[in-house]
Amino acid sequence: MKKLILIDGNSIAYRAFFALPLLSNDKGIYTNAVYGFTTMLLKILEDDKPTHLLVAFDAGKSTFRHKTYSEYKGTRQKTPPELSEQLPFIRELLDSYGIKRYEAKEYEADDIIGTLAARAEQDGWQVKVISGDKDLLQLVTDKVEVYLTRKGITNMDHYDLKAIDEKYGISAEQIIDLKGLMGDSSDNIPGVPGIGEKTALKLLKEYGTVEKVLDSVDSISGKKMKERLIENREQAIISKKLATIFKEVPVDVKLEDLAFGDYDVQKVSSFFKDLDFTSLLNRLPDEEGNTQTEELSKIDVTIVDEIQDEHIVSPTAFVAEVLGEHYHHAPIEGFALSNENGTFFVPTEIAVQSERFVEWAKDETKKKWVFDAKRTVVALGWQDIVLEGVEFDLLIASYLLDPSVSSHQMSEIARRKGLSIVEEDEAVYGKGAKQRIPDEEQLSDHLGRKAAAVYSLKADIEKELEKNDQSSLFFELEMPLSIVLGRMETAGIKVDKQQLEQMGEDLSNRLKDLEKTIHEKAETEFNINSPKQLGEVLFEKMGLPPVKKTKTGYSTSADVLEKLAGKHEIIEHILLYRQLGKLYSTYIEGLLKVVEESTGRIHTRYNQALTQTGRLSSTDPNLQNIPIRLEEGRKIRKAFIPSEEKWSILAADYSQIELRVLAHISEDDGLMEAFKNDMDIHTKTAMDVFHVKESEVTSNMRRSSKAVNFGIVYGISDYGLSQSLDITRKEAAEFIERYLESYPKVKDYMHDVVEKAREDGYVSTLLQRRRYLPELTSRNFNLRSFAERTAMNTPIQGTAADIIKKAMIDMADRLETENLKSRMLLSVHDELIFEVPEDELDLMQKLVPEVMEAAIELNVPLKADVSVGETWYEAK
DNA sequence: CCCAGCACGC
DNA sequence: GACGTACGTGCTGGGC
Repeated sequence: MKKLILIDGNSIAYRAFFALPLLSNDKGIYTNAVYGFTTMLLKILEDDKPTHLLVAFDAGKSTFRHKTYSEYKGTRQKTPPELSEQLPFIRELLDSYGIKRYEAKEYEADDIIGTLAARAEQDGWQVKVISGDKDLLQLVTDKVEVYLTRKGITNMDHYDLKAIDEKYGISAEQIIDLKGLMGDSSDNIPGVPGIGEKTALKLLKEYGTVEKVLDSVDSISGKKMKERLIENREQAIISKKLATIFKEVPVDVKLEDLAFGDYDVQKVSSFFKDLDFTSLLNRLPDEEGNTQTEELSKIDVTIVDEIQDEHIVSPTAFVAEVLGEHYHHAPIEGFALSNENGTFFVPTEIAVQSERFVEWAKDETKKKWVFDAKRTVVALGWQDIVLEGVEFDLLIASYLLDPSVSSHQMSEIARRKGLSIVEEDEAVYGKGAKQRIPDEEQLSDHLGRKAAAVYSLKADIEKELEKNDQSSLFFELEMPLSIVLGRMETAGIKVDKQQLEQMGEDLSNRLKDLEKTIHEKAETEFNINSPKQLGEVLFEKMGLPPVKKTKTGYSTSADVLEKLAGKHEIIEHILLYRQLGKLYSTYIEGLLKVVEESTGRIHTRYNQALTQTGRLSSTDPNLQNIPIRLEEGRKIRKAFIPSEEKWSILAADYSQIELRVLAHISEDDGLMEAFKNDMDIHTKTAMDVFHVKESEVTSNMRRSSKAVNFGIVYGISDYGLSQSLDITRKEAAEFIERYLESYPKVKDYMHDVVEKAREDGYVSTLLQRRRYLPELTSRNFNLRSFAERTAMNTPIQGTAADIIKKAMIDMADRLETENLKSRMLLSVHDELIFEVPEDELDLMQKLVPEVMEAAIELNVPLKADVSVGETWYEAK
């Protein structure tokens, strides 16, 4: 069966251009449209395996349609030059693949495609049409299918006769009638004013075609509609004509000429290299004609029964495999080493008992390259093996190059760099309850591949970091930080289990009482923890007015319940039940579950390669959301205590670090002045926004100002601000505007940072952390606005993250060089927690804020407040 | 096992 | 006008 694919070249290039950020290669040539086009093409070649292929292009401005209607496409914006200049490269791409392309004077790509589709159908071929333009749907028959790009470009919606019927309830031929009635603003096809898609479909389902609708105009109900149809009769007929694809273009190629087959892989490969499409190289067939993605290339792994010098030269890529997320106290399944002498697998017992290996591990002059340094160091640490000299971490490098990548799994990273040698962990070990260790042969192969991948990717990745100006960020900040974090995780924080248990008992009793009260007041027994049941009881049985709905039913969230608080006394009990229930399940039971039996400590894990902004996150347990706002919850902190007698907990937090960063980046005079004089920033904001003296600032003004400052820091929208202040969206928007008028350079910054990000495709922090924001060029308002707010906010939040990370490294250094016994335990975004022996208390109270404030020099001072206590609760 | 709804922190 | 809106983690219920 002959399989012909017809691609609407201009349409796909256009889609690709807007779907991707404005990438360019190192010669300064824009490549996003070419790249997008290429990935789409590769996907078609891989998935569909067409026998024949053609890409049609529009030829110039004037077409036969302009003779019918001179305004045709009159409203269309000029093609951006950044896109036009990429079209020759798309042609070059097609030529190097030996793919036919075609354009014809006076005709559009649609017409060429329509003509060829009709010819091929007549010969009994199967035809697929690829475009971003819905007009093409009129070509669908039982032999011709149309694929329309959806989000991005490799996602496509598939239309056959059935799909069109399901979506529109009309046939493919009626698509032109649909356009005739509703028009098409992008092509400036007028249609009948006042008739949109809904009405047009209704009319067509009843009468069939534009002509029949117009002829039956008398029987159509609605005076207005009748008038419109009569008045615009000619226009409707012209619109239909414009929308009709012309299927008799004198295309002077034969179908057989479109055959797609062998092509010069070298040519395509050098084209990819020229444009910097290195990640696509591995999707080309190798010398034997195999596509590399389908098969892992071979690798030699030697299983060793005794560590020799050749295994542990410097540098060596090193894998210590620990299964699953939890690497504290976890067994090591095996080791792999890869270096200039080859790739080796070492069973765990052999390595840990080898003096040579242990010595090598702790020798910092012997450089190690790893994937996930922290996991490796911590896992070895629990085996009493010290690992020093970790020079390169592929995980962190990948995260810095692009934090948005959804999986920083080694297999994924390697594949993106064109190295298809590592299998998915899940494929090797299985997942969930079915997880298992494979036999030594398979295990050694898998680990060997990992080590080999790290070894061979290191140079490339390092070069990329260098190109992005991220070398210092990587080598001087994130790499040392991973070691510091590993030490903090290993140290853990001591927990007073009895304290937690006592609080748990109190809470549990109160919850039981509350449950009883609530059931009595509701006059029914139900599960209060089930939003579904709670909603039914409140809004159906008890008849309270529903405030908000969710996808699945009534919303029972706290802000909704608070609005109902006056209506029934049951509400306050439910709110309290929720609050205490949260404390009990997440913080009492949750924390007790993760206390390490042998040490009485909690060892959280920080994820250093996750957040889009550069912050850390904390899991198992999350120690970054221990309650503090409400006193009831804050008491949980009483359970966090020093691990040694007579020691203290010391907490130090940055004051307004994000707003100080904003003052620094924007260089706004008002904001800088506020921090140079160490003013209360929310009061100062109220003074500036409301134009009053300090003494005239009311608590309400301060509260609103605080909310705006909060919004600035977290990049919320006018909608978000309106929610938090319970005002209208318009009022919130005005308030934000007043804020920006008060701080003109902040306003400039907000504008400039978005503009620059649109050009570059990404935003950066002070220390060159990056976040790519492809959605800045989205045509979807919501996606675009979100990306714009992100562009404003990420440099602020990310720079704050840079600063505290730097402070952590500096503190760790000082503790070591000054031989202090104090330990750094936790990091909570803008706060550091230590445990401190009595004799270092005075010193540390000075040293910690001093180091934090000096971490990075800004053009406003940094400020850190410090406090100490017997528990985390008292250190406030 | 996965999703939705909710709630905690910065 | 665009209908969904800071970043995370973790709990429960409820469906498969």
